[in-house]
Amino acid sequence: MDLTWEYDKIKAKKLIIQANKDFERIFQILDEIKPKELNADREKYADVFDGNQRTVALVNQEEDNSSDDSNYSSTDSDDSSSSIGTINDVALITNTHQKAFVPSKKQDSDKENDLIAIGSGATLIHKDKYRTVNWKSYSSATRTLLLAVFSRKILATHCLTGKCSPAFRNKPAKKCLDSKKVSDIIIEITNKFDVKENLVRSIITTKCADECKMFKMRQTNKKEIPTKTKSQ
Amino acid sequence: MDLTWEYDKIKAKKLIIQANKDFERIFQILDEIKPKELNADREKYADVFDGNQRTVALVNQEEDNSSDDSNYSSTDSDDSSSSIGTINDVALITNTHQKAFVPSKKQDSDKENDLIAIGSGATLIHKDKYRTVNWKSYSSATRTLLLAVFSRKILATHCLTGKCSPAFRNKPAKKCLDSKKVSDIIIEITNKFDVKENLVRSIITTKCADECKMFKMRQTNKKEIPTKTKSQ
DNA sequence: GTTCCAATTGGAA
DNA sequence: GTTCCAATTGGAA
Repeated sequence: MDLTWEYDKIKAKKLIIQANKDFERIFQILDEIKPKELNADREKYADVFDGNQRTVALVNQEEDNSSDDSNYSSTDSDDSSSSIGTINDVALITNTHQKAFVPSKKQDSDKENDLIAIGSGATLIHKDKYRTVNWKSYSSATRTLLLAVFSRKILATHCLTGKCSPAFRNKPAKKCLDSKKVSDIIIEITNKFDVKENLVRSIITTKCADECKMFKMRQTNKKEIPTKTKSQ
Repeated sequence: MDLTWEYDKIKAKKLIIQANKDFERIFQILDEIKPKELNADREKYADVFDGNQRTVALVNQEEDNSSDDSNYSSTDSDDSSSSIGTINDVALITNTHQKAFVPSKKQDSDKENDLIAIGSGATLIHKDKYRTVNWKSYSSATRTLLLAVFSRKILATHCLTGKCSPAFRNKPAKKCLDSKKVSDIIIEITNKFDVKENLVRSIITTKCADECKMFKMRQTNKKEIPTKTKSQ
């Protein structure tokens, strides 16, 4: 019985994640077909919305849809989340709601510096970078978020644990990535995708390794280029 | 308590199914009002969606259930509560349709030697071993199937590719596991779980590495034991 | 230009 | 007693 519930829980999360992806698709399509003159309005609204604009908007819209659509009412879900004893499971599903309550730390600076919170809300990235995230692939999304949160150099010189490889115990260990930021990336990804944390961590490990290779490659190129004429 | 949950579960499922139908309506409308030139993009996305088809299939199946039986809630509660019990759990995460299509090539030999086909049907394992497979975890299930198909020694001395590690190019490569059997294991696992092939392969790689360690450990133990009295 | 693959390792879980 | 973790590597994809 409990097991059944476990599977239903997983399935429910999957479906909800699928729903989120569908919303993303809808937003993409809407953006595509939207008359240009409306984009100005969009910007205005963006200012009005505090904090996690995109996510908040998404959740609100979801609730609006449900209440608009007859039976399917949001009061039902409210009831269930408050009444049921299995809190964790519900929390799992309604994470986005909690996210909406995270105090908005958006800076009121220029538009170009607009930030958006990911994960717990403690980690901020540029809105523009967030927009480029590919929400179809957890691997791609993780890598994009990594580049939004850390510089290439940091990624190249750090790793998940700060420990050296057990297979290369003589090689010096790289430094440890800011674990709070890593955690926020993982939270963001596992909220949006039906993927286990360890797989996200694995992607992060690989990304750091890849950036490390690229970093070294760039450094050797730098050393080699001066032998040729540097002027273009 | 359980009744509350049953009630909420049914309600949640209804909401999700309703949401899916709403999505379809939305997509239809969007397609209608979308400028033609954007359809090319849609085609591109189609590739991405193919990747998610397992999930989609799962959802569709659910919808089929509900439409087949007019009021899906009755089917659901019947299935989960009365007849199948734990088997229903498997049905929840597995794709029962695909499972049904796997040609059963069970041999009609003695009961003790009864074999069961996995994957494409070309690979046979003992029924008893098949029964011990834990269908809750793709990792555990993969490892059990590996031990059912290969001996510990083979696992210890072989690997997926037959190539040596790029990180240890001096070390001799292990032999290559029978790729047909490997393929059947992967097919069996990906039929039963919503997991990508690369993750199953990763588990196989790790299992071989683990068996290799254990094999070496056993060998060193064998060499050490004779110094003590071997009797018992 | 990046991402992904998989073999190896020692120790943690 | 096994499984899992993650750092490293070169090259394939």
